[in-house]
Amino acid sequence: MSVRSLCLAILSFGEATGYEIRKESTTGRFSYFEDASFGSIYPALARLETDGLVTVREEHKDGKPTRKVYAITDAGREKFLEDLIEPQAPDSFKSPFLLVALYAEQVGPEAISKAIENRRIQIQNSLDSLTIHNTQSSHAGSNWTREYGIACMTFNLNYLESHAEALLNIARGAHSTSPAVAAAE
Amino acid sequence: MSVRSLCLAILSFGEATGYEIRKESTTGRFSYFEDASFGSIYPALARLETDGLVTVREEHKDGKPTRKVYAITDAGREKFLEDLIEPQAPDSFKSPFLLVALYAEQVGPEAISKAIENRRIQIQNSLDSLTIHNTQSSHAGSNWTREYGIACMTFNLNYLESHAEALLNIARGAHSTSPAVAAAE
DNA sequence: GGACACATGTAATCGGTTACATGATTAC
DNA sequence: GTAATCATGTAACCGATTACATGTGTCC
Repeated sequence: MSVRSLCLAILSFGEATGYEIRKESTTGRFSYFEDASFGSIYPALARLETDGLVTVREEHKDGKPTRKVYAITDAGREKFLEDLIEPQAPDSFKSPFLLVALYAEQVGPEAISKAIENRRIQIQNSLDSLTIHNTQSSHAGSNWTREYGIACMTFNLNYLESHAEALLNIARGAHSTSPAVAAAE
Repeated sequence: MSVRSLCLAILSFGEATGYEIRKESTTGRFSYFEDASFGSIYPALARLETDGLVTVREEHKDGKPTRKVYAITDAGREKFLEDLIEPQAPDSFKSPFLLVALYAEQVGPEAISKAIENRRIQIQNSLDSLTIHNTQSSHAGSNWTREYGIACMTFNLNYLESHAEALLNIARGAHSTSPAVAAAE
């Protein structure tokens, strides 16, 4: 999914500024589709406008910086649905945590312990932002996907907590940190 | 994670050619870390060699194309562990499937039905390649991560199957495909 | 007085993909 | 005979990140 499509996806829920689109993409409902930075969003919006897929309106409020509020057009909606339906790329799960876990014996118990804790906090944060922010909205698709996300993350967290000790033992197994143990071998 | 690190990660399990590294990265144990293409792997290996992090050995077998077998050096191992321990990027789950689901009402029941089926097959395939290929290896880290992957994917598959109907109903709700229903409204 | 949220944009750079170029072997 | 697998590599291109540049309002 490109930043272009991401903008259309977010705008199809309502008007937004570049700044807001970025926030939606890093936290909130769109976090599991794409992360985008300002450097990619602003040029993308500009191009979408010249292509007639979105419109802009400048908002001047006294004392506040000028906002450029974008809105999707009919052509934009059509283009977005096209992109959506065409052959789906497979879902992907990229896990730096599992990579560290794979090398548990090499990195040792301290690093593993830190990695597990980081991962726990990550999942907890995602979970919090999914639960707190809108328990039951009127949009059915949002509810379904949110519940899916919550279910998977909750499972993930429980699994991690109940198997953390096993991973720590693997890390402790080969990589002795204590000189006494090393001497005894 | 860069392709460079990916190569070191795979080579730290044993020698391999560029071709084999690519296979490992798209299927098998390393599939949830990074996908890499030839166009990035070969240059990465060349640079790793000039940096002294890997060594090459050319294998000429009669009738077979020349293979360049790469092996990691001590400096390579060190560098890899360094990269591994330093502040972890968060895990990310990118889901084109959930994106379609979010717009269930717009895309309609046929597209949703197809998307669900695709996703089911995807999960099943990943699950198969994790279970079949090495039930219990001697490497503890591999076992732990494999079991983690299997657990999460199994949960995912079950959840998907038990909530597919609800999603289909959302898709049917707004987007009536039958003219009779449309007329009755 | 400083940090943080709001707000937009550009330029240098980089990492990676795609397509191209080549060629042998094996299985159907 | 043709498709698939093995095998390596380059060049054009592209999309996105990072850092830079600028400025206001608000809260502590």
